[in-house]
Amino acid sequence: MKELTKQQQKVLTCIEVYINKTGFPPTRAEICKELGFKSPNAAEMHLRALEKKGYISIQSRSSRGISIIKSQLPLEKFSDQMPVIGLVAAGSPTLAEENIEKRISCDPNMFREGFDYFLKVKGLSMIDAGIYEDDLVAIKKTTDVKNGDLVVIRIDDDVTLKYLKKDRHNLELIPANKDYSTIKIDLREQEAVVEGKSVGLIRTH
Amino acid sequence: MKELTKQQQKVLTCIEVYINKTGFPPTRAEICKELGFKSPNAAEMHLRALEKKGYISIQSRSSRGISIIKSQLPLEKFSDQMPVIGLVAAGSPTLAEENIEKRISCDPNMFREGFDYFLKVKGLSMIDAGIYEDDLVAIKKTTDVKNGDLVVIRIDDDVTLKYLKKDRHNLELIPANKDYSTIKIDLREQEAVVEGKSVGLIRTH
DNA sequence: TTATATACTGTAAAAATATACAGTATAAAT
DNA sequence: ATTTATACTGTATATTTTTACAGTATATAA
Repeated sequence: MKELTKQQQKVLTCIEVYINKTGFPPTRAEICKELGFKSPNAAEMHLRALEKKGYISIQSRSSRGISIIKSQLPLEKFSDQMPVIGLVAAGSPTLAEENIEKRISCDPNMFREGFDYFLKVKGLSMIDAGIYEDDLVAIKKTTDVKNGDLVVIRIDDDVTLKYLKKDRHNLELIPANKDYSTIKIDLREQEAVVEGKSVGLIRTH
Repeated sequence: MKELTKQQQKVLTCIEVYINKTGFPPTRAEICKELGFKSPNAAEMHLRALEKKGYISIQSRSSRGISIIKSQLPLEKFSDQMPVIGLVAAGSPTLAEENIEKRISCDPNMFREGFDYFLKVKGLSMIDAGIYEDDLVAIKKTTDVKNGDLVVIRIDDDVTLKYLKKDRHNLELIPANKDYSTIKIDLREQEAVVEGKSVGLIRTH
């Protein structure tokens, strides 16, 4: 499979994004509109090149007759690619690309509730809840949490996964390991943000 | 979502099959050719009905502008539907339909190794391995197991999940809970079949 | 008996689309 | 200095495609 030029890659990605969005491939004119070309022939030439290099096939004289042979996009065919974020001692678990360790293809609805990302567990503070180092905890982004929920909390730039107990001004973050102690936070003195809650867990043996 | 007539179902399936084959939706004329209609209006009318009933959407004045909203085809696109089998005290974990509690759509390759089904855990015998009641353990059917593997073993009609230790004639099935004791089996006296081994786990919180 | 829904045929025209041809511009290779 | 490849603009046209309109036939419900 030959290498693609930068423009050819752009065109291929554009086609795939269009298909993902609409369910059918774009016309030459639509590719032009998307990429700012002013002549349908610009798209046509890139399509021919992509076909010659084996990335697509074109059914001639058919509108939108483009099939993707070799995809540029991370394969979202089987299911969604859910991001895995390392629970590093310092730093917030944002979905920014640089924090994503990898992606796992799975159904976002495989647990009772949907979820937004996996958090890779560091440390043993939740071991008595059956949560081990390197387990992937499925996190749903929400601030709607109840006492007893397993929550992701950010304190300054520290992110932690603990059981929650709260009242008006106080948060207690309770570990599930007798060697660790509960963290108590007075919200009038210290900021703490609920990033989300755990809705499930996966582990690779 | 309203019910489809027989012909509407035919048309919807025809569209989906066409998309699977070519990567783009068919034109009215192509639907007609496929189903033996002689007028493009036959296809058009079915498409309108399918849109009104919410099974497809049609982008007007666009060629092949059909998107599938509700699929007729068994959805093998997004992921496989992996069966969940209850680990009942008695009875073998076969994939026979009557043993399948439900199915979970997920990627069969979401763990390091592929797997064949989920086993729903009963009891607390593996709790110190972080495996709780109602956890779903991903099982790969294999007899190729090593000491220390977490295996599914059938003894007569009893199925159990334990750590394995074996030598020539003896099997030890070791629980991860100090309140349970190791099961020792002399293979010359008693039959025991390795059904598979665990390659991962999922839990819904 | 008369609607009403389903299921088409057949035709036609407007609009969308693919695609050929004639150019221009630029950077890299020979 | 000249070719070669990449990357386009701009125009035109044949073909494909959507889509409207006018009918026909049949079964089912009111």
